[in-house]
Amino acid sequence: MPEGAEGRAVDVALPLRLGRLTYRHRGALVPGARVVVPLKEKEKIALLLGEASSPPPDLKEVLSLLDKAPIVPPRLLEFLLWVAEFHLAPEGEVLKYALPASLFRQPKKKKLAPFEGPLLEKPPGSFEATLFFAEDVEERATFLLRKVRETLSGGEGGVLFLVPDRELLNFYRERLKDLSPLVYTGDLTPKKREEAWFAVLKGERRLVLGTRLALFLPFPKLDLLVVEEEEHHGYKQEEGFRGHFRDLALMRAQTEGARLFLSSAGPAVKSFYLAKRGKYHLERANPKNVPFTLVDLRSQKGLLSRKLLNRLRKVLARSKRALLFLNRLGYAPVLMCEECGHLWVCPRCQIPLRLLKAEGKLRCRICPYELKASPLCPSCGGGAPKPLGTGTERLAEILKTFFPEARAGFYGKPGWQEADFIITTARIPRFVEIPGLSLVAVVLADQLFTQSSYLAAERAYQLLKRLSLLSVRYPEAEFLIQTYRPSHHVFKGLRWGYEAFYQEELLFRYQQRYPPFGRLAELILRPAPKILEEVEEFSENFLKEKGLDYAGPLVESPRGNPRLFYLLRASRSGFLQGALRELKEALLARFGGRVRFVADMSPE
DNA sequence: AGCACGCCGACT
DNA sequence: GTCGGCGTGCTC
Repeated sequence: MPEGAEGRAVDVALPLRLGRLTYRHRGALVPGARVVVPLKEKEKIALLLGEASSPPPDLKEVLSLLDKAPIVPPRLLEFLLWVAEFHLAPEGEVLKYALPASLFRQPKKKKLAPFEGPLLEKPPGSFEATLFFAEDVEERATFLLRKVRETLSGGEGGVLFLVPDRELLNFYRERLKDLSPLVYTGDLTPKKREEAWFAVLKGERRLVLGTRLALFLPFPKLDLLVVEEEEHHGYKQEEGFRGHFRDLALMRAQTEGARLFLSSAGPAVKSFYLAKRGKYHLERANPKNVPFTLVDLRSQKGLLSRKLLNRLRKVLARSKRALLFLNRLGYAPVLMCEECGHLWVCPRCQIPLRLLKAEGKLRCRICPYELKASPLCPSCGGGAPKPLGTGTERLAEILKTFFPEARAGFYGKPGWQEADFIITTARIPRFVEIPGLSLVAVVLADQLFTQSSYLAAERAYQLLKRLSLLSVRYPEAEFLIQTYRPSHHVFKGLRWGYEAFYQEELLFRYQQRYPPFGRLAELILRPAPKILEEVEEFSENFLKEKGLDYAGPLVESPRGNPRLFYLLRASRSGFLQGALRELKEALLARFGGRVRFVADMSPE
């Protein structure tokens, strides 16, 4: 609609799980500025996106234009809209996550402060991406900090340094102290987030250290974007729109014309592949291969091999300490009746309940369901429930039988710092100090390979690598791994270097058509309970007709609210995108708002 | 976000 | 019987 006495039709978005809405607007067209609009008899603050492409009739009017200049610069707005489109998410959903909530709230007493501008946005620089691969975090820090300093002193644009978690944030906060970075994380108060937003927008702060949502800050110009530990799953967002911020960072760097550094201790196979294919420059520090002892459990009985028992004996004899890694909580993952074969399962999720002996409970590992452990079988009334498999709790019990004099503790639980044997799951910090550590033992590596994600091997490699590097920090420490599959390529990687692992893993990905050779998407549908069967039939028909390769649906119904999960696979990403978009529209046409549609374009 | 509608547990 | 809990559907 052209501008005239009636004004023009414009699209706006509110920070809600809601797509764009269209209004009539007589004022100036300032995309990225806030406007006040009527919504259901109330006044709301929204973000002006731009002119509407196909305006419906009977529009309400924009009440006023709030800001003189955009609070979201044009390139950032373009990026945000792309993020929404890419994830098949409503614009408002992305907005809600990206911008401080306080920017859309009417202050209680005083009048709302408009942003006066001016808009400082500068022309983009030239995009360039590098994968920097160094096992040692100190080595990465040195390299990355040099890049940060060079960029800050060499240009006028901003530097954004992303970390995946709190621990690494603290590490880099310390290293960057003299450059006094703006620290931006999800747990800042809305007011603090707003202050930070404007400080960046006005060019007052050029260096930001933050977690993933800092990726949306409004730099007038961005020169350098660092994604430290790009392989870390902390970059994967699982609520709201589902996205991978490593991949989003690539897109942001492209739209901003920034230099991107993906920094890694053991790259995601996908990242290394892209680097090998020339999409990124590759900078590889000298590999650090840590010697280790591999124990073949097939020739042993029980979980504690002779070798491990010997080493533990030695640890005790020399008054040293051991870290025992077992990635399984509780006493046993499965409880079964030996008389009738009854299996204790979660009534909601239909998966075996885990036995927590000390608490006297059985608990589901997916949902919060729990059950008091009873000595009798509910099925046959017999008294022979048998725990199958070994968790950390049972490991402590077994250790006690071999070493009655030793103190065993669980990492993070009271008393662990005095323990001779420290038992831990994967949740072990990077920078943990364990004085006197002389053995790091992985009790059962196989659990790492059997996790259902296609990334299982990659994650196993990364975790074992991290443990190996932990062990070298203690000069006398030995690194020992027990497994039933000693020929697994993860061990080749640990012995000969990442590349040895990568070669074989890439072959597996190729054969199974997993990324980087195919694209996966997870589709999550949440129909109203009544129409569950109808929706299931409709979506399956659709997927079949489209010729999509899919698995599912997996149906879960926590508290009677059904969710359908499908895993889709295709060789071309455009095909998946298009099909999902069509399905979304078809579902909307058929069922209206009674089905919620969520697409995860990078499921793990 | 708010506001309205709708279906299952304790009560003046 | 009803009051009201939250789950969910809608907003140009």
